[in-house]
Amino acid sequence: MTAGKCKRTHYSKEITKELSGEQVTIKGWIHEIRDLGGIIFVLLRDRDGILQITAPSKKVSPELFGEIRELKKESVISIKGTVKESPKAPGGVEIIPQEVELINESKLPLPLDTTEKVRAEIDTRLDSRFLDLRKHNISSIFKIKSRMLHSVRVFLEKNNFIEINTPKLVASATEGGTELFPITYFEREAFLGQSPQLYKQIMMASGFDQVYEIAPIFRAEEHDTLRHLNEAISIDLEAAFCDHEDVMQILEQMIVTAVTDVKEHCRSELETIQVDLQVPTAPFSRIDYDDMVDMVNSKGVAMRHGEDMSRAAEKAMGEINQGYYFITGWPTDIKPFYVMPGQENPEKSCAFDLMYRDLEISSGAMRVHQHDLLVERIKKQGLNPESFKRYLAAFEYGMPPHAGWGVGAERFTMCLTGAQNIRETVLFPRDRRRLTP
RNA sequence: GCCCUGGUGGUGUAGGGGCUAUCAUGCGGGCCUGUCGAGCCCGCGACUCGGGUUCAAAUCCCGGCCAGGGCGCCA
Repeated sequence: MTAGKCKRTHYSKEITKELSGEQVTIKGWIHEIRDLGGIIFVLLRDRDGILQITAPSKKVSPELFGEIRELKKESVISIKGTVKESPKAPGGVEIIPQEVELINESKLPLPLDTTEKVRAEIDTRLDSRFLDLRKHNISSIFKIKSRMLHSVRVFLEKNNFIEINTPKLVASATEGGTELFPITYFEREAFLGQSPQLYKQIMMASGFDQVYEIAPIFRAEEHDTLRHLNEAISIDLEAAFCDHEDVMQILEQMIVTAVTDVKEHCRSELETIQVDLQVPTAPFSRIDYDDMVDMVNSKGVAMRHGEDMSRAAEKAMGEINQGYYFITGWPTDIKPFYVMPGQENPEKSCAFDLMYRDLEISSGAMRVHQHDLLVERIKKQGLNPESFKRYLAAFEYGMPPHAGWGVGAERFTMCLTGAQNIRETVLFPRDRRRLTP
């Protein structure tokens, strides 16, 4: 087995009619073979596209013709040949082969149909994800996700945010709220991090006053829906000397920038998945929690003031609001201890959610920066301040006011790609049942 | 964790007490020099597992496992 005798000279999408007459070497997988007897068409697929190799029996040697006839679907091959302009070929160009090298054969039959004549279920697809990803409509989602993360980084760097890395192995299970995955840390119990929240706040006391982190978060909830994962990527941000309104502006600008950038740089991917991406305009509308409750009730969905949103409430809001919008002024009681209560009315907090239709893609807030108030809030939520000793220490030696948020990278990818199942936006998703591959 | 639905060739499906188990795709073989969802001919390949009812179970009943959908949970 070899990596192929000749070096690749072009990817499939680089083969245009301007190259007519030139000799090229392309490498990839056999998407399909159509053997018509006296002429064989081989469709070769690589990262970027599919290119037709045309072998007429009268134009190639009998040996080569025989070799081509023996090729099987999804085997890896290298083809050296001449570019030929042809109106009859898909895309107007094809390759007339001179040399074909079978680099590695594929086992048959395939666990799923890469040409999509027969659609496979998501469970079947995830079991053979490497094959599933050979389909361009699937790989497009990940090219878009990659571009989104790239533009998020560029945007945040331009705005003087510093990328940090916080630990994912943590000692405390006392943050409250979500279930954590317990692990063994030498002779002690530890947990996988649910969020970098406490660490990015500690960083506010370090002088790094604008930080972000893009990293996995782990939640041991037994949820089983199309929008939850047990391992996800969170885009987290924290900024000092800022309030919630300041970071909401950063957030909406980042969303607009990322959507614009994806629309511009992922044209062919968006076309492949048939998505007409709409760029939102900032500022996004701000809907007060109390008005949101009224809107939900007006849709015939029961919701009392002071409650968190049910799924039905989210759907009702999704019907009323088509694009991105904020929900602000959340009751302090249903938000975490580190959320700053409102100045005028402490019952209403400085927390916000960013929604896209019926999907929550981010939540954030101005944080409590006063040590004593924070201790009080921890106690009020039924938690023990003693377990937050190392966190609280950062608030005793000059903590500036600060605010921040976290965006679910997969949920944002759903907004960009129209994916209905969050599993579509993760290469190897981890959910209630799936731990492999 | 709760509710609903389902599990049939490699993949996607039809059927729903006794069938040679349907169709498509696939795979193997044959024909074919412009295919592009290629076409035509021949062939191959399956009832989730365990128990029960019955002369007879893929089909009905019970349980397990797995999956799909909805909800809950999600600081």
